[in-house]
Amino acid sequence: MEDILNTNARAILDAVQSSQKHPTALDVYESVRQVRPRIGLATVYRILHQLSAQGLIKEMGQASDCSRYDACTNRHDHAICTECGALLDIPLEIQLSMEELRAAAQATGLELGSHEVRIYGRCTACQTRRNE
Amino acid sequence: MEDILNTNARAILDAVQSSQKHPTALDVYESVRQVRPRIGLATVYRILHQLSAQGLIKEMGQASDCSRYDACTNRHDHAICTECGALLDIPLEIQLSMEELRAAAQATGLELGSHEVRIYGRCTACQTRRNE
DNA sequence: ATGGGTGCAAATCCTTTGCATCTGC
DNA sequence: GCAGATGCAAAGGATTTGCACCCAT
Repeated sequence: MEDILNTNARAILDAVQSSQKHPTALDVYESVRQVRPRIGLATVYRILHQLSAQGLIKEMGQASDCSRYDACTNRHDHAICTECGALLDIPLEIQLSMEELRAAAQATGLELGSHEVRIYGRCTACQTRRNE
Repeated sequence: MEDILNTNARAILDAVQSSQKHPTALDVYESVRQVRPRIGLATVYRILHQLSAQGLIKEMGQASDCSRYDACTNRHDHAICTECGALLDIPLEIQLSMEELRAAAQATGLELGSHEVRIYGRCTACQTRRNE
């Protein structure tokens, strides 16, 4: 089913999936460029949107300066640095009651799709930096 | 303690607090303009940053196109429309285990500040629109 | 007179769009 | 030859910055 993807799309999906972090469009662009040097940034944006519309990747609203993309489409939570905007996956599961989520969705009229927990604070790097 | 705020800051804080929704910088600008017609957009941005640095309001990463501000500084969760970017407060509390949050923070090295649950899906308006 | 706060305009950054070209069929 | 995909450059929108000015001290 993924054979729908053309060469560029495939390369971009690979780039997002192989990235250790949550790459920005520019990160993806630079990474893909090594494989397809003539690709344009606009194409990267176009294809990132398509992939996320198809659910193959997730676009996460801006935590700091610009959008980041996530290759991991199954549920997981995030830790976000309020100082530098770093975005980290939380490697363990935070329990949520499905009951409550459904109730929350109903209360707001939302047709429940996905959900996540976000924790905010200063990351290790920023803690060090501040204490200098 | 809030007397530190000058007239513009006070007007901006009021604007954010009296807004029913989560206003964008532009929303705030337009609202404040009715009281202080000569204020500039840049000043609004500058003061919004200050207020949020002081913890009097919260700046929430871009859910869709631009940053929104939240006057409610105590913990609450959000419902976000994946189609139009609407951002709604969830009027009920979703339980989270502090244990798990602390563990998550520790696992990522984050100095735990705040946290929120986000649920994503289509809002009522977008559900209607789609079914036309 | 001095310094911080402010308005205005220009600059910046991320993202999208227009359009002519290229590609595979 | 056509339709869709793409590169490039220009446009767009949000936010920031530079700078001269103004006000309160």
